[in-house]
Amino acid sequence: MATLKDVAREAGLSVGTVSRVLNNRGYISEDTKRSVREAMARLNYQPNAMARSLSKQSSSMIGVIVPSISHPYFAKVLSCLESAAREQNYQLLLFCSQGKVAREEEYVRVCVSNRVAGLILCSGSVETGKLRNLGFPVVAFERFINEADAGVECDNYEGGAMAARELIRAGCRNLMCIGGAGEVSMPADARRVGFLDVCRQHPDIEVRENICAPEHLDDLNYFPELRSFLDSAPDVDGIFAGSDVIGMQIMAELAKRGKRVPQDVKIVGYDDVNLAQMTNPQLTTICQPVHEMAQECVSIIIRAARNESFPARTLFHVTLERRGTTC
Amino acid sequence: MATLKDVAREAGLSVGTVSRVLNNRGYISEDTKRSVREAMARLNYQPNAMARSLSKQSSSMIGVIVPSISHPYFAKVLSCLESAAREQNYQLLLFCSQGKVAREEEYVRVCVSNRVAGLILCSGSVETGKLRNLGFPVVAFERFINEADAGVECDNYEGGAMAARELIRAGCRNLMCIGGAGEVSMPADARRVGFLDVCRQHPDIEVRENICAPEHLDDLNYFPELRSFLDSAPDVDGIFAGSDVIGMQIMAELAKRGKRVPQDVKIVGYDDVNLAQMTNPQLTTICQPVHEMAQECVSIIIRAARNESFPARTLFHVTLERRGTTC
DNA sequence: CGTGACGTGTCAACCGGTTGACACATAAAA
DNA sequence: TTTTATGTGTCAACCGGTTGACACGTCACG
Repeated sequence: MATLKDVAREAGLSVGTVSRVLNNRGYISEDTKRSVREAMARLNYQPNAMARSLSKQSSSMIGVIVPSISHPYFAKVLSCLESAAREQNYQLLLFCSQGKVAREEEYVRVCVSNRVAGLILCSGSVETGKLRNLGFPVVAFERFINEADAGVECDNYEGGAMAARELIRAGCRNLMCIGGAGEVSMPADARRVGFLDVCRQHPDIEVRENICAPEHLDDLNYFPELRSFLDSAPDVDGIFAGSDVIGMQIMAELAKRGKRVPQDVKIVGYDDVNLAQMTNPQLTTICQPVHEMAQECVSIIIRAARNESFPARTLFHVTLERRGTTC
Repeated sequence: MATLKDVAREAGLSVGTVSRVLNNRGYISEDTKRSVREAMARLNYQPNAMARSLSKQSSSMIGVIVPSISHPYFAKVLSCLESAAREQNYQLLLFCSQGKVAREEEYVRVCVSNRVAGLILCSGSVETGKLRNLGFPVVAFERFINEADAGVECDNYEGGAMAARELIRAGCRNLMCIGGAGEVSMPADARRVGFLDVCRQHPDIEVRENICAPEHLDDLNYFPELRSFLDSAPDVDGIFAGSDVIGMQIMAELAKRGKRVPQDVKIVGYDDVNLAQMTNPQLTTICQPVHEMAQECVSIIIRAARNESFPARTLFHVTLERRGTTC
């Protein structure tokens, strides 16, 4: 593996000059720049990022902790984070906590060890000061984390409210809200509140609420719970699902029971993941601007690295994607 | 951020001794070990992984390049790779190429820069010697890559054959094989060959084959193509889909056409991703032992780092998961 | 009493870069 | 003519660790 020294020798220059070319410091003639570039090409030189980070005291890696990778929502989030990071020449160090606090703490330590530029937490129950004074900013993605340096969220209350309005608009009178995993004290909990608030404004609307166990964020099998929810309310005609995965499983379960969607039951999901368009009918859902949210996370980390100020909390709007399950 | 020096001062020992404790070298008394550990705890010390990698000339990061993160198959692969890496105290550096060769090459350069311990390629069209002499092993995951140092694959031929046998067993006579994206010269192409070989052994079986465009690996919208495939063969009664995503979209399209699954048309998918169990009926599919494959990839990289030998090619068995679409 | 196995310390070199100080050119501008 | 901007080189220190050489103890064992 070629080093700076090799490049300098090859180009007939000093190490200092070559480093100047690489970092664009001081005065360098075009001729010199060219001969350095040619030497680098001949030797197939790639600067050692670790050595550079070490001496610059800053790295271009961003740690990301998600509770699950194969959950379509987090896959979507990761995908957007990767592209946002890439645009800024940052890399992603990926960790999956499976919702286990011990793992999260372990991963936070690994991030500290690797002196990442920042940490994006999409999973989070780490507590008791373990996120303070890490040497880099911690950004909470769709989570409430007191100790985080910044939070990037969506207007979940409005999302829930939109879902309620959509179901009511479509003629539903007997609603059910099925919360996603571990929503209590999470931003997603606001969805439920927004949904119920709108329902209460309509005296002729009946509404039930149910919440699924948090472990399903990982195993993605909501069926047993959904069956009991549906059993408990055979007359329901509109369902707000806390995620598209839940929405999709409701559709499968309703089909098995001979109920037609949207004629007998209408459904609104949440997240607008790709599978929302793979069902028949396609799933109406609330869409977060995940791409912009991801860019904001990366931007916050970069600003922090430059000692610039950044917002403590950023709230994005959500939108309704009206599809076949509410038409 | 505390350094080794700080720990040494805090413990009243020399830097050398502390380093010995950390690396378990030479003679160290239990008393010393304890006082070092206590000092580290007091200072909340985390060794600088970059400095360590730099001087040890080896890192604990593994680069992974996938064509798409939100494709359920790659999300599953990533999930397994993350857990396999974690078991061995390695970290994942995540890259998404979107099938673009330029990006793959860029990412390979970034991996070289970061002196990763190894690179796992789930995406791959990089060519012309760009993968040779990188300084670390390149492992191809379900890809044919000549320049890779190792390949980890599944018996795709057998997978295709199993799918054909399953459809025939279930009584289908008019089969169709719909290949996933960019299968030509990829291991997944063998699925098609295995499927067709079995079909040809049955003179009473009719079979058509179709292949989807490779860009759909990223956008996941196979509908337009699927519609034309189905239009071209209204009498088809058994379909082998190159992936569960394709299988699921076929189910949605058939439902729209009033065809019943499995009564009118039976379907076998591929990959056994989580959504295969979210449809109604659930999707029969061919399952790869992705977890074992991921562990093998990581194991190869670790063996290479230790200068141990490793297999150039590892082939895993696949299994049939019989579910509702073929019953 | 000599000889190892222990246990610890000092010191310096090294990994591959970055950075600042300083020297020494040459050429153009004041 | 002096000043200033430009271009390049040398040198050393530093980032935060690892590692080997070597010294100097204290034991226990033969």
